[in-house]
Parts: sequence; C-alpha cells; structure tokens
Amino acid sequence: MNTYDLIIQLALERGFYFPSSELYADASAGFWEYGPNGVRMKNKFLDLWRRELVRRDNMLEIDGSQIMSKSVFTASGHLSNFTDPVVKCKKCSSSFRADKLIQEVANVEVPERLANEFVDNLIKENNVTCPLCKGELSNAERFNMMFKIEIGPDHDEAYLRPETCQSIFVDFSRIYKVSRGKLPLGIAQIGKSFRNEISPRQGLLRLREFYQAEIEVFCNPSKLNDLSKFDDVKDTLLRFYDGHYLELSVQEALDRNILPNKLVGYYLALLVEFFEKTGIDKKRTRLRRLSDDEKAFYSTVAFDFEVDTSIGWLELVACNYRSDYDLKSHSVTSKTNLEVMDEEVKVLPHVFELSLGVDRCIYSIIEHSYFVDRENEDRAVLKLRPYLSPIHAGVLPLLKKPEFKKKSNKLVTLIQKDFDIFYDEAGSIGRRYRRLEEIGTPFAFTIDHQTLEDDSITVRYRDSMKQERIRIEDASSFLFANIYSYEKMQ
RNA sequence: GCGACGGUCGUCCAGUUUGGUCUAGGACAUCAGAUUGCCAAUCUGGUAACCCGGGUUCAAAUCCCGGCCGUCGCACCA
Repeated sequence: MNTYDLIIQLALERGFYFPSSELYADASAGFWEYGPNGVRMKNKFLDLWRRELVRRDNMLEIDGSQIMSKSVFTASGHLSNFTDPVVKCKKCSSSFRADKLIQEVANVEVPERLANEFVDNLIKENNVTCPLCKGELSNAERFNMMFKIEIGPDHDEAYLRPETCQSIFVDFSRIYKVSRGKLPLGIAQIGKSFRNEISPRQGLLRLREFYQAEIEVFCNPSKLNDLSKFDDVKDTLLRFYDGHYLELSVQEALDRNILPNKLVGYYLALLVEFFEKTGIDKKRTRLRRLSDDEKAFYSTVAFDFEVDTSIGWLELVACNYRSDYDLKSHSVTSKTNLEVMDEEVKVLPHVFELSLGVDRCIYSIIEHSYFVDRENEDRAVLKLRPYLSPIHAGVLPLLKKPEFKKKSNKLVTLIQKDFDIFYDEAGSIGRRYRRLEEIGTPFAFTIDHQTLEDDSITVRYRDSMKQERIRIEDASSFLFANIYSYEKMQ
C-alpha cells in the first residue's frame, strides 16, 4: 500500500477526517469533516500558527462572515475573473475551456474575460469543432467557481467567500483606526472558504469547502526596506526552487535580488520558521517563485511554499504581493477613501499576503510524521511534535483492579484540565501503548505496583519506547516542560 | 466534466463470470468475559456490510438502466 492510502486509512480508522454526509448516496465530492482526533490536531496546529506568526509579529486577528455581498466580489474581481467560459460538444458532450480551445485551434489570442457572444462568434468564424469527435459545439456558458447564495425573501444575490481575505480588506479601515494600528500591520484570519471546484479530488487536498489561515500585511510601499525587525531573521535559511534548489539566508536572497524587499523576506522567514516547528521535513519544502502566467490575477510577485508528499509537490501557502489591488478596487467600488496616515503622510497601503491552506497542512504533517518501526514489529508511529498531538498523554493502569483505577483517576484529575488525556484500561499494556502511538501520543503514564507503594509512575516515551519514573504530583510539570518546549523530545 | 476501471462489516479482502446452496465468509480492528501482568500473547463469545434509486425475474451482492462516490488518464486547479 502506498503512503497516501496508509494515511487515509489511518484517518478513517482513527477519526482524523472522513467524507461529509457519507450516510447518504447523494453526498458529493469535495466535502470532508474532521473527527475528534482531527479537530484536536487542527486546533493545535492553529495555536502554533497563532503563536509563531500572529503573536510573534503582533498581528491582529479577526473572524469575518462566510457570506458576503455581491459588491465585495465585484470589487475584488472574482465575479469577472473567477469564471471560465465553457463549451460543450453537442455530439459527445465533452466540455472544454472555450478560450483555450479557440486559442489552440485558431491560434487567436482570446482574453479570458471575453463576453459569451464574442466567444460564440469566434467559434463560428474559425469553424472550431469538438477536438475529439468533430461535433458541433454549444454556446459558451460561464462557470464561476464561487457558490452563489440568495439572501432573504427577495433572493438578494450574495456569495460564499472564495478566500477569507476579502473581509480583511473590507474591514481594514475600521480595524486600523480602532486598534490604533501602525504600518506595517498584519491582520490575520482563520476560517472557511468555498470554491466550486470542477473536480475535487484526493481527500483534504482539493476541497470545495476548506479552511484558510490568512495573513494580510498592510504596508507603506515606499518603506518596504525600512524594517528594523528584519535583523531578527536575516540569517534564517530559505530554500528556493526555480528548476534547481538554492539555499540562502534571507539577507543573501535580498542581495541577489531573489527577494524584492526586506518586508517580503521578513514574512517569508517567519513562515519558514513556523513550518520548521510543524515537524514537516524542511529538506522536502521549497519556495517557488511563480511565473507570470501562473500567478493569480491580483498578484505582482508570488511565491508558493510547497511541500513534497507521496503524491507530488503540494502548495501549502500562497505568498502574494497584491500591491494596492484590493484596497484600491474596494475604495473605487465603495466610493470610500481607504487611505490611512503613516507618520504624517497619507498612503493607500500595499498588501503582502500569506494565504495558508490548513487542510493541506494537516495532511502533510500527518504524512511527514508517519513512521513504521521495522525494529519493533512494524509498529505504526505518528511522530507528531508533542504540541500537535491530538492526545498529549495516555493514563494506563497496569492492572484492571480497583486500587490501580483509583490511583489512575487521581492522576487524570490532576492533569486533564491542562492537557488532552486518554484513559485506557482495556487489553494488554502493549496494545494500549501501540494504539496511543498510532495517533501520535508522545507520552504514556503507567500506574503499576510501585505506584501503590510510593506514588511514582512510569513515563513511557513514544519514539524510543524508553521508560523512566516520576512522582505522580510531577506529572503536570513534566507535561508542561515536555510539550510546550520546542526542544527535541527523547 | 469526458473516458476506462471499480464500490461487500471500522479496515482489507472472498463471493459476481454461470442469478437460488449468501440467513453473505475470512483476516485485522473493536466490545464483553477468562487468563497473563510493561510493549500488537492466548482462549471463549458478541457487535458489524452487499453505495443509492429504478428495472428484469418465481428468485438479484450477482443481470440491465440512471445517479453518487473512488482510482487512473485527459481537461481544470485564486
């Protein structure tokens, strides 16, 4: 079995994630839900993100609506740009991107945003037929990737947001004022986004409803190299890729013009340092600068943070320099001045964004942590960092006897408000260890005969399987020290 | 969305060719009990599935049609 299949099997069997509405046959693809272990892990991942990015850089976090008005997407460009002209063959009913087809067959440059009638005309003029069976083509139809929503009894048009950041742009002016912000200012948001993908596939990797953790850094475009905190990260190593790999410090990358300015370098460094703490193997990650035709329509400079998985390179974070595209268009559409004061100068901020796909990260972390221990009966171990593990520690009475239970309960009470604890008394002790490590639990506390005599317990380490004794009242400080410190575990 | 192939307990698989003996079998997992007492032990017992809808037939897991989902290829992927 390949790695992807092993991971999905683990996810299904252990309640990390599974298909939505699976009880019913009309459940459609692209919707997945997190089970108990998945939620625990996702929450911890998001905590880490908050800690290493939001708190570290004093960003402000908001939580916006998933449904937003039509005007928002008129301004953002999603209504016109997030749509593809599609034609169908009347004979074999294959469908094609109209613009690409015409371009290919007639060698005519076709703008993506061309109205349907013009597309139809081009097809007639150039005698474009179905490339598969030469059949006649239908009129062009628009396929917009946004989910359309109706509000209230009058069916007012609105949309599910295709990216979380639009609320940040729309809210920017108020947030900046009420929090007495200063440029550069990061505004962050975790939430669901929705895209009506034509063919969602591969579980959490391409969803129609998915979590994003986005950061929009608002900055003064004339001060992109005026950033004192840059020195904190200037030696951080970044791995670039443009056909070959290049590992450079942020400073070197700036000197070589691989990075456009200090601000971009600083935030890419924070991002890379964050990912080092997720347990994803740094050697299997890269920053890839996108070419012009790969970039999103709003982006001027774009890097993708990518990770190598068993099914190829996967984009985890899109890092786009969006310039003033968003604030300017919202400013024009809403007829509101969104300029702010930056040290006595009026400026329309530019935006650098770090748009992270949470679900893809969860998958990648699980895959990079999955390990089969060939030296110990092929035990499956999820070597998650302790602070990302769904369960922090197991509490296991060696024997299923009242006096062991009593001591176990005492221990559980002592630690369960601060940590995620799983109590398990069923089956052999070895089996219980194996079940815990399969979902990444870094520590197991065992209540044994000696516990009854001197209130000491065994700590068993997931990776090394080694054991040591600690006092029962030290369990809490043991966990604090070993979970929240980012030191390598034993 | 197109094409090919597929969908059976939580997971993996047998059964479909040739409709009936399938009241659907096994392994692992899981639950209960016994036993052991620090690394997936053993024994006994239990829970648990034919993707959905329609059709053919005396009879459908099995044949036919439609839908949904999955894998692969094509296309698509801010």
